[in-house]
Amino acid sequence: MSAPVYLDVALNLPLRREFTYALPAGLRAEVGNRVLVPFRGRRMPGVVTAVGVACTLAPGKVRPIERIVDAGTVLPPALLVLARRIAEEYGCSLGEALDATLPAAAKARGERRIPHLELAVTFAEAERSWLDLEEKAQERSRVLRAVAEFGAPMPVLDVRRRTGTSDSPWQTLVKHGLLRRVLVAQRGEDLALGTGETVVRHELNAEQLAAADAVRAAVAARRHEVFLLHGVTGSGKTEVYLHVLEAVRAQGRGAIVLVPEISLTPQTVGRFRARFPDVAVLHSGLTEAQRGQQWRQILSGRAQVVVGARSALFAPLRDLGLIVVDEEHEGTFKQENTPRYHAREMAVARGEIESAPVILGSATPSLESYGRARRGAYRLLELRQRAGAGQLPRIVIEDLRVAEKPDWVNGVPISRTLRRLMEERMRARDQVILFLNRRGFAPVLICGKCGSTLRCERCAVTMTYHLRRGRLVCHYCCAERRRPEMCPTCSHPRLHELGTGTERVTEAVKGLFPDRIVVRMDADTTAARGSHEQILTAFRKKQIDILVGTQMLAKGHDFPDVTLVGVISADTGLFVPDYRAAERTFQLLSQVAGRAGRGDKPGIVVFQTLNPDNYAIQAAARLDYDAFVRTELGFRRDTGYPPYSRLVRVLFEGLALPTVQAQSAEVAGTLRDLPGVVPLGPAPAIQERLKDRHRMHVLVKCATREAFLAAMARLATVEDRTTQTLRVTLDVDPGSLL
DNA sequence: AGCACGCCGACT
DNA sequence: GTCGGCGTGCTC
Repeated sequence: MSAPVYLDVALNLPLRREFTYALPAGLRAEVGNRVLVPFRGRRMPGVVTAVGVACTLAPGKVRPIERIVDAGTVLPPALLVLARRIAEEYGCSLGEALDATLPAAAKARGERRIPHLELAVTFAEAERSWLDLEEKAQERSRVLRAVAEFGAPMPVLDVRRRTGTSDSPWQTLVKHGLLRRVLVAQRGEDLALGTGETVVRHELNAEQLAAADAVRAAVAARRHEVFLLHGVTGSGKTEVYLHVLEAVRAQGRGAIVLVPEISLTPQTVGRFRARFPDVAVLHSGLTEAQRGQQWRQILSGRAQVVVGARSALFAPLRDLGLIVVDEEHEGTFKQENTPRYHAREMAVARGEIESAPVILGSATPSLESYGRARRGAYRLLELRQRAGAGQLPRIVIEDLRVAEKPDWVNGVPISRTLRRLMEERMRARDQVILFLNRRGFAPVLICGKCGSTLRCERCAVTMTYHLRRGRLVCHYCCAERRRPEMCPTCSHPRLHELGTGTERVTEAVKGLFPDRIVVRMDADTTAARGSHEQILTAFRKKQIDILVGTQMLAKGHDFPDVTLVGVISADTGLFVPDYRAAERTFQLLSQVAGRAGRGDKPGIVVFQTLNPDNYAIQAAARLDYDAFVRTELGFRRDTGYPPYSRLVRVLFEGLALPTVQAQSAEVAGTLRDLPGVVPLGPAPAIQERLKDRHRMHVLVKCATREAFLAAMARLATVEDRTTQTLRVTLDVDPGSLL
């Protein structure tokens, strides 16, 4: 009879330590095994992090593990190291970090069935009910309407997100027999290769070849090195990835290609599948069974190239030869809930752990990556020429400050230049995209007499006027109210619509071109299932002449007959109090500009602005990344923002302002004596009140790695300050300061 | 996180 | 007198 063996097990709980369990005689366990353990009277999944540890617990306290799950599919050691790194870097528990690295199938058993809501009555009856509920039960009314308009069973999570409500409104609706809760098996969309996809292997031009050679040398040497591939739109970055991947595959090694969720289309995947037979795809549309299957395929070595969004970073490849992060500047690589890791940063970490080179590719690299390239930590590879025949668009800046009366069309600034170009395009039967990153008709209703604005009662923001609905909507909490007849403050009858949203632009353009098809594409017109694709398809088929939309049409799609893109206001977002406002504006404008003239016809882009001299707008108009980055880096250096520091945000949210103030002040105080650490605030968050909750944050600038680690040590337990009345969140390298 | 324990305020 | 909101502590 030998001495009992003890294991350390990490659990997916916000507890920053592991728990010791006994291994029952006859069972064998190794580090990386997934196990089920008894915990507080319930069974919990966990991961073995150490075997053969000493047990210092009272003998009666330690319990045996229940069983080993899925033996044979052990988490590779590199991923355990990566999880440790995430826990340390982002201040979460090891168990939480490990949870992100595992496919859902390994955690739960069986096919997942997702709760959906569908109408239990006819659409007409539902409509009657939601109108009836509008006054007395606003949230229920919104929920009912959202489900009815979706036109199919709608996932409960989406219902909640779209309506900004909790569970109780829909539960009541179910109780009253208006909605039905149904379980729908998660549909596994297969991102199979699009049929008829012709795949040409392009020869590389000199620049591409130089870039590919540099990375291939690192691949051959099994050397970790980070390459920042800066290539203008159309310069053929993907072709470079593909050529390097060939070298990786020729060595019999595997690779991960991370793309933003939005780019993960059949076309994208098709490009990789056509060149490599063993591509696995990991994305959120897979069922858990499918994801588990992909995971095992990768683990067994049958799939060696993994293409996917954020979580594909954790693909359990045996011999990793390369990681590619495409569109590395995209904010969606930052996970917005625990573990709040940045996939780009952790891709670099994984490359380091596994001695694999990493390519970060972008037309507009993040300042963080570019800063490191400048410091020599990353190697900069530039593609300055367009690879194919496509030409760069011509970009004009229209100064709205000189715009006089005739340039305003029903309250929408449409300069003479833009109007003339639109008329030309309409005559030539070309298509036009108008871009404005703001939904609704007007963001503000203001009283013509006392100047007060209509604000959301629960959030510290103005409510946006939506014309079609005749209602005011809070864009943060989704609350709605009817447009009042008169000013609620002074009873003056005239309320002015201030500012412009996509709805107002659409109305104005319809007025200008009454015989043309003008369609709006934003979150409001794409609520119904499939409507997003419907609009894009109709546009591609030229059933739409002018498409007016938000951000959602800035990315990816190629429309060969679009020869004019007008940005109604390039200034939206330029002056939000976020240190990245200029960077975001530059990236967005660059991306929007890329929508024009993708075919063989030359394109024109018009940026309308009240700030024609602003460096971000100027640089975007000249397609001059270098100029932008030079100026922006100067500002960042002067103010000590990233990449010249590391930012940590501690957010405090609660109903009682004094508690929020006191707690945030106390936390800021604990950081004041650390060298290289500058706690800013506490200050009200940009959204200082949301759903009645007061929000304050402390932004911590950390000048060095040492300062960052010291600050994180102090902040290790801040989230434990969370109570029922106060929520505290720690966010390292925050993606947004809202 | 989730659950028990135990503390004070306001109700049948 | 109790019910219950809410802070505190603990989990192998």
